[in-house]
Amino acid sequence: MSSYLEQAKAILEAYLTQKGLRRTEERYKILKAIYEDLTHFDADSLYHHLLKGGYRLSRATVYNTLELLLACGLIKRYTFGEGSTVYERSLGRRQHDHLICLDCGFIQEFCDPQMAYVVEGVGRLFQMKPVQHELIVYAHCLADSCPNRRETYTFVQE
Amino acid sequence: MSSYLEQAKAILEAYLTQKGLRRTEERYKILKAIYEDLTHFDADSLYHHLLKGGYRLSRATVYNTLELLLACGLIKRYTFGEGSTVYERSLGRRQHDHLICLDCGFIQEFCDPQMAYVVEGVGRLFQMKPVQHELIVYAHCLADSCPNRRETYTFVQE
DNA sequence: GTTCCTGCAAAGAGTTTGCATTGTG
DNA sequence: CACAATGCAAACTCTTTGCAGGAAC
Repeated sequence: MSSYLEQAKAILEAYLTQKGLRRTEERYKILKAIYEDLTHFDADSLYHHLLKGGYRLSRATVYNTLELLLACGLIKRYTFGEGSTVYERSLGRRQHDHLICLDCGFIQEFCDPQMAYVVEGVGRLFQMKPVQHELIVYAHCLADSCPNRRETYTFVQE
Repeated sequence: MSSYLEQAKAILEAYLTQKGLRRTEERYKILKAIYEDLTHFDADSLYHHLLKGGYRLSRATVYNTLELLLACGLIKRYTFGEGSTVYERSLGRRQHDHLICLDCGFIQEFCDPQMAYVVEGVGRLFQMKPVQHELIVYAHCLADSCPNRRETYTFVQE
């Protein structure tokens, strides 16, 4: 059984072939970083993560590649809080929603099966076909000393 | 029984008094536009709406005032889709969520009582105190010819 | 060799900030 | 008449774009 990174590579290659696009080192490096090192990240933290790893590339390539990976379904993009954009890998992950700590920015993923009914119900009510939903719950830690460190959205444990 | 605009004015005045801030014409004009003319809007459409109404003011004032109205709870801010910021008035409106047409950008508000249970449940599970949630359902119109016009987010009927 | 992709730097959208001027209290 | 708020323009952040050089096929 192959790793998610290997599966992701296979999907990316299939997509590139189908579209007549090229296998560049940048695309593989970025995919690897996303599938091995990062959970919730933005374009800039991905860019700096690669630089820190000793790999030189430009921001434009990061943005281009994120669009590419979105197009072939290997990552998802969210917008949290005051409009900050956050990406995460999608392979091997079931649909889930996000609980965000207002004190420290900690992101907790969760999955509530009731959401499927809510989404289906609203689609039926308004004669529309839901294709996706995003639920974000903003909350405070109950512990007075919030245990979660305030960091960037990179490297958040699950 | 007074209108929501009048109630909103009263709340704004109380807030200004309490904080030692000033009653400027701009603040009242902006509040009036939000409570009388707009439903879902962004900073720029509010700015242009006021200009079209023959009232001169600067973008900086619009942004400042939106922050002020957020602070006293008279409006809410959301981020939809690719990070577009949308405001709406909050007075006289129950908690609701949004169903967004991917074809035309139409925003339908809805309210599902099940959401309260979902939010409460996730808070209990992770020992956090939820203060707010945002659910956005992205969908397609079932009618082949999407009946909703593609426009800006201003003046969306409810 | 053709075309795609990258890197760079400049442009763009949306928002914020600094500072002089205006106007409320 | 003090100091908060406005207007203006510049700055700022995040993202996109144009173009020349370089790499994949």
